[in-house]
Amino acid sequence: MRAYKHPSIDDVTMEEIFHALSDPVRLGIVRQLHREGDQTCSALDGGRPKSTVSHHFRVLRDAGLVHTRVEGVTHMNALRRKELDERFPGLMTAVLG
Amino acid sequence: MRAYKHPSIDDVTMEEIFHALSDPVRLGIVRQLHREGDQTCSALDGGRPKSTVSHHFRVLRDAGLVHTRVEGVTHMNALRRKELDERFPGLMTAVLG
DNA sequence: GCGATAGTTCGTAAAATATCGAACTATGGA
DNA sequence: TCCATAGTTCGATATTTTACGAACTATCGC
Repeated sequence: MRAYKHPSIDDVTMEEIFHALSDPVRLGIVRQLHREGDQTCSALDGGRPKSTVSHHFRVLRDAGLVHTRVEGVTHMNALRRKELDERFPGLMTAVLG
Repeated sequence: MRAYKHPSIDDVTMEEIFHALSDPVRLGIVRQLHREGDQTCSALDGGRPKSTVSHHFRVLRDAGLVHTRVEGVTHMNALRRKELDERFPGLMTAVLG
């Protein structure tokens, strides 16, 4: 994997965001990213198998919630907070507050 | 059916709300209730079979988003907007805005 | 080049969800 | 009481989602 595909923020839909956040694992990841800032996948796996975690990150990326960048041998994840705030004002504040 | 069971607002979780709203039919129902005010189930069925619509209303009620009251032969649905606003400030505004 | 580490992808099995027809229930009105 | 209307419940099927092991890929350091 050389680079990840992330949807343009304009293509992100609320429906997909809700779907992504309807899973407790993913909601937990998003909240932890908010509280603690950017983190690698393994810092967020909660002891789950890698393939499971990888799946959840894919859903979060596809939904437009998380941006993943490759940093050497690790992959660093960030909430797309600023873009999301512009696209859906107040949503992430309500979700994370 | 004599009366519906609705969860106490304190038992409502964001996770369940997200699950309920992750379906396009249900998100549509919630938005229409917001735009047009209380409505019967059949006014919100969008041509779908009754059993399908009934299922979606059950999910919306169980998630704490919608309150249904019996009015004669029809069942009237209302967004639990005020309660939701107190429980999750800003959430419904973001969802509906 | 050779490990070691971090994650992805694939295949599959299990669980949850959506959809719909058919039968049922409750209410109001003729 | 009988009928029509509004909606629920049941049962079956099809689709989606989750979870996880195994095999694979990419990068770093030696």
